[in-house]
Amino acid sequence: MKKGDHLFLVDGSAYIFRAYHALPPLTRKSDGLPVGAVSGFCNMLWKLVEESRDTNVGAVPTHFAVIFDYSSTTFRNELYSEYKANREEPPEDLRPQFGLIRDAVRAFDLPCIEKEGYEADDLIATYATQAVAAGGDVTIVSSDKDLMQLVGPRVILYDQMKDKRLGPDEVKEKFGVYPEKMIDLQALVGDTSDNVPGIPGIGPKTAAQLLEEYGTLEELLERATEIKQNKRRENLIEFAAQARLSKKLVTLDCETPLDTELDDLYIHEPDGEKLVAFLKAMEFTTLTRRVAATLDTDASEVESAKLEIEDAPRGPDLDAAKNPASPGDSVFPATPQRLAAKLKDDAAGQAIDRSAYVTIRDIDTLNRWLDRARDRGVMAFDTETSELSAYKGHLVGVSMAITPGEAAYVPLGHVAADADLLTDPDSAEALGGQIPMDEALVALKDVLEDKSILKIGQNVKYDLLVMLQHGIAMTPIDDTMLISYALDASSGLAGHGMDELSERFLGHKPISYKELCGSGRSAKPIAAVEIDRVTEYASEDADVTLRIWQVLKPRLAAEGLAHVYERLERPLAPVLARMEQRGIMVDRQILSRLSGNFAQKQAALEDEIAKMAGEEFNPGSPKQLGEILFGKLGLPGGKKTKSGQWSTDARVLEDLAAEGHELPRRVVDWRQLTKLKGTYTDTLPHHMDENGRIHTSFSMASTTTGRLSSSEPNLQNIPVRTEEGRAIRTAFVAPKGKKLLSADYSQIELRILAHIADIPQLKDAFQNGVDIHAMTASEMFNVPVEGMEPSVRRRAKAINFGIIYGISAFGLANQLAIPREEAGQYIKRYFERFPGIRDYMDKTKAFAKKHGYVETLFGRRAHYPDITAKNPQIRSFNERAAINAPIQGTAADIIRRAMVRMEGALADANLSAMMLLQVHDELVFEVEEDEIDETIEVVTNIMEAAASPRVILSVPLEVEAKAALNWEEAH
DNA sequence: CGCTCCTAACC
DNA sequence: AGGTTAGGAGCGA
Repeated sequence: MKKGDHLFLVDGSAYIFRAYHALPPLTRKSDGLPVGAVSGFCNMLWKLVEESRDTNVGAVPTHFAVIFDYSSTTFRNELYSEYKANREEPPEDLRPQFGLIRDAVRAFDLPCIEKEGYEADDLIATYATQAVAAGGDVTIVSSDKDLMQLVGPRVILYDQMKDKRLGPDEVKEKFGVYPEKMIDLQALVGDTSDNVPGIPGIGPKTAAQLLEEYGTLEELLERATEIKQNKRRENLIEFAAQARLSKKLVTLDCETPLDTELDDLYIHEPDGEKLVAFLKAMEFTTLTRRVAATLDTDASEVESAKLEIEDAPRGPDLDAAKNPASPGDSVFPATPQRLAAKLKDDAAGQAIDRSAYVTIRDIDTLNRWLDRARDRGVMAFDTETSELSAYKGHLVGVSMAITPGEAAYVPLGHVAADADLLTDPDSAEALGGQIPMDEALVALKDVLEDKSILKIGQNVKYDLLVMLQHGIAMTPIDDTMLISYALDASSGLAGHGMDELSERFLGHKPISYKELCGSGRSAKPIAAVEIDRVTEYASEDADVTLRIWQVLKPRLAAEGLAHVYERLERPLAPVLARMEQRGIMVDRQILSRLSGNFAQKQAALEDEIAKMAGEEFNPGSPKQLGEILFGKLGLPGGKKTKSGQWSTDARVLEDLAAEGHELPRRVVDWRQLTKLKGTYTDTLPHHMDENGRIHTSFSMASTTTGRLSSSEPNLQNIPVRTEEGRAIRTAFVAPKGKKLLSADYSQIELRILAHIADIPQLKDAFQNGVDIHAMTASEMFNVPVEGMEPSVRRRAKAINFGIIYGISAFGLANQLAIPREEAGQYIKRYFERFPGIRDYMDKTKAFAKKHGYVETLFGRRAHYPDITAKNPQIRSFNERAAINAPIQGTAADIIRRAMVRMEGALADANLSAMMLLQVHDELVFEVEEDEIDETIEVVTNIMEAAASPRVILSVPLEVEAKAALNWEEAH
């Protein structure tokens, strides 16, 4: 080797893994031999050979070698036994390909270098050092950061897949230090994948900054006491030895004894026939053709090479979930519980490697992946959209995972980061290409609607809605969020978001949306984030979803919750997606008129309030209001809030008003108007689409009891109580020719209580259509129902509701504004008249304490682990919640069942009514005027029969339904 | 800018 | 008193 020569060193081992992960492992030869990695490897190598023949591109190699790791143990293991200890065995379908890849290199007529006890990196370091000493230049084909330390004026690193060349300046840009200091930087940072310890709490940024300041690792460690940050200083001192060890581990050996001399790497023209023979044997038709053309070889004249395979190939491995415990495993005999436990352990043990994820930029690759999904019959699927709202968001890309770790992202709607395509034409180029949206959707539709392929999502309603906007109706589906919710709905910290599930069940923290896109002012749309980063984020989401599914799905059957999931959760997702997509029509003019009206009254009240207070202040500030009322004006203050402030809630102000104080009365009125205006009349128009419709988002997994919730906007708390509030409901309308139909269950929770607690008087009353609160009052206070005072009935009503809420004397006293002793008396009498109620409460509490959860009539569980808390406040709270949950939850289950059946029933009756909203015990539909009567009939029947046949209630369910031009009149 | 507190709308 | 979501004030980084 001499001056002007150029050595190419290919990091073969890294190449293999990248090739393996870049291609769907399904790639097999006709005899079933897996050859995906070989194929990828040959393609990359050929591309490199072709490129280096092209004098226009850059360096032309005079010397060339492909270098492999020989074995996993090296001299580094003697220094540190844990080195690379957590490396996983290579996948089984990759193992037989290692030998073939070395054959491939020989077929290319390139030196194939490896040496026992040394890593490929050490050999690369040695050759590179020698080449530079001889005056040559070096290109190392790899993207491994461990090789950065070799970069110098004459040595560059070439990342072929990203087509990037790294010299000293690029290393500095990427890591903040020049290559000379890379070793020190790595020693500080460590490397989790290789088990190089480094120093805790120091990442690449901090390390670069410290090296900038102190020069070298040694200097830094010696002067560690000067560091200001407490934790950082302590760690540098405590883990100094660890950093020195790390340095030895990451330092490459430039003096590896070589079996092949540098000069023997001299390049020569590949032997066309030999290479073509090999490629033909591997059945790489496209590559064979290309190589034959370039090397001027007639492929038809060449016979396939004979190959020796060192390790037997095997068929496609099965999902852990499909291939449960077998004899010999510790989980045998395979109870569902043991299976679930094993799956969890397995999942937690599998590392997640984001660098293995693939970006799919052409239709052929996409089709290969989709074929993989067809082969497996299962895929995890996720969509990325321009906004967080599924209805408004535009598709930016989709990701999928076929098996754990085998995941890819398909960018579809990305834009150049800094978006000025005119002045910066390269930025469009830098995107690297995307499959045209329509073309990709056609391919995706076939799989997403294929009944034989299960699509697993996390919060799949979101993806259903996004795809629905593109005319794709995904089916069948599974949803990890809903599975988790069915298994673990609880009031505590446990949420069902993907990041939480991943940390809980996989022990892995995925990239958060915030990390990807930033937040607040610096947030950028996901479509403008670099595709490589989105690939990691989105593929990881699909990958993690698939892994979570493998852990959680078997638990459903194991824990007896399959019915809840399959009948109450999963089938509701598409129903809700369609409801959200339809939206409800709102009359903008009505809202705007109301806003104006409210504003006038509000202003008038503000004037009065200021006059009465003697000064201007913000009545919207409880703090300021408290100071005025209880400080300046010296009114008697009642309640205090948690933080010790005077309470100024409506109750307190109304009590003051009742004593003749005008100011609090005005503030109550002002507050109401402000609320109606700020939350409804001013805000709802912002949520309207171009057709005047509002699309809420229903959350299926945010309550403990099984109720839905609604947000953005919340359409489950549209005012109804006061006249002014009800006016807002008149703005919810039906389009011309249609009406809104509202159907609501009458007293459903009390009916369920009557059934569950088995209270004869309550059951009779419901069976005979008697006024339930009047009946209760009559029993409690020994007065006839006829001619009963309204206040007596009101008290009984409050008690009935209190019972459902897990009554306490404190709460009832508050509600009725009576002394606690009196409330206690009421409760006592109630229990005497309806002893079954007390039984129910005691039994429910005992059950919850024993099991940690309670159940609805349909088997849905709500968990209350804190019900055994020492703190009586916390314990009592959990007891009340546990008493309420079966009642509220059963009602929620019943309306869910009605909703799941509703669309089919309407279709069977040839009715075009569309279900739009659910408000806990009410369903709202949009109905053609000439179909109203029939629709009421169907809707009422479905709702009233919704508990059957699973649960036969001993009280009838009654539904009131009415249609009108707007929601206020229909209700 | 993001969090907590307070209040209030619904069933 | 059970289950929610939302908006404004106020506070601290």
